[in-house]
Amino acid sequence: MGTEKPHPKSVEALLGTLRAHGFRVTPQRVAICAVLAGMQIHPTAYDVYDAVRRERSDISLATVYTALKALTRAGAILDLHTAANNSTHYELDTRPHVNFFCTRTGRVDNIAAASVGALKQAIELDGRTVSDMRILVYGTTDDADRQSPHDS
Amino acid sequence: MGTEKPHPKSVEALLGTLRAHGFRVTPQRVAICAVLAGMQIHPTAYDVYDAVRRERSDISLATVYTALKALTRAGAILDLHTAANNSTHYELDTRPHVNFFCTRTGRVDNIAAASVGALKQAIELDGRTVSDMRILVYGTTDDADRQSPHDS
DNA sequence: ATGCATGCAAACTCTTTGCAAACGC
DNA sequence: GCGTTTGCAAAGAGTTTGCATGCAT
Repeated sequence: MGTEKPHPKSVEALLGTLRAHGFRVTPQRVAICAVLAGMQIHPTAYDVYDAVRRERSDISLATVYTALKALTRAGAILDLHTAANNSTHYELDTRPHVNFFCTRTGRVDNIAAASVGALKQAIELDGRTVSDMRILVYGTTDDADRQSPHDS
Repeated sequence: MGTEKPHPKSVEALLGTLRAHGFRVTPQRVAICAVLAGMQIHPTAYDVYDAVRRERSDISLATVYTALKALTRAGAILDLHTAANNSTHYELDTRPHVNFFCTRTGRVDNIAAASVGALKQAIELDGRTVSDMRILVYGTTDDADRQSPHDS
């Protein structure tokens, strides 16, 4: 039933995963992982760049992209494409769960639904092996103010 | 349990949905919808452009984008972002289901899993309204030849 | 007749790449 | 020391937009 989630990954865990996969740990990557570990939502590459830039004004956006790709390849994070935005959002929680996009507030929530496991099992019973699931659900949360259905 | 699906939408249905939402039906859009209705897989905008160009060599890629956006806004198709590709793929089957991306063959299959409905219900019980679900699953089908896990 | 749709090209956004210098292992 | 990583800038891919013309309603 819970909606909010605490930071699922620590700086050390992120860096450790990088190292374990043969990627190098640079001061830039330490700063990037620190920012990632402190982020509550699903940041884009530019979000990360913008946050890291406050400490290290010399950081390059290309470096952020490289680091995020390394983290993705190491399995420490997931890249998340949405239909609402052209840019990739990154996900720190690598366990199967539901990403809920509220079309009214623009928020992205993580939902831990029990049915996700059942879904995975059903697919694997059908002669497949699942390595990764991305469940994107669009809709609204019922408690906020109403807004008339979009027209244009 | 079924994996393959026949064309879920006819040209007439696509054009009718456009018309019902106040969009105009032009010869270009007829050609675009005809191509969409005949497609087995999930085409990109360029795939559609390339197919339509065979009949109408004067078609513009921008026109294809405009038409696909109109179809999406009318609810006739869905735009589908994958984590594997930068480009948007379009989905003709607007009912909730699972898109399975085989990481070995690059194929995209539609799976009608019963658990999808259960998942939607679980989310809605939690105080939300679901307008759209995209379930992207990555993995392999067990029947094909093996391939060693990717490294680089 | 009104105003949406078209075609073309240019602009725009996000991401990747080439290269020389710097640095982690 | 070797080979990855960095920063910069330029290139690349995908998509959108401005504008004059054309066409569906």
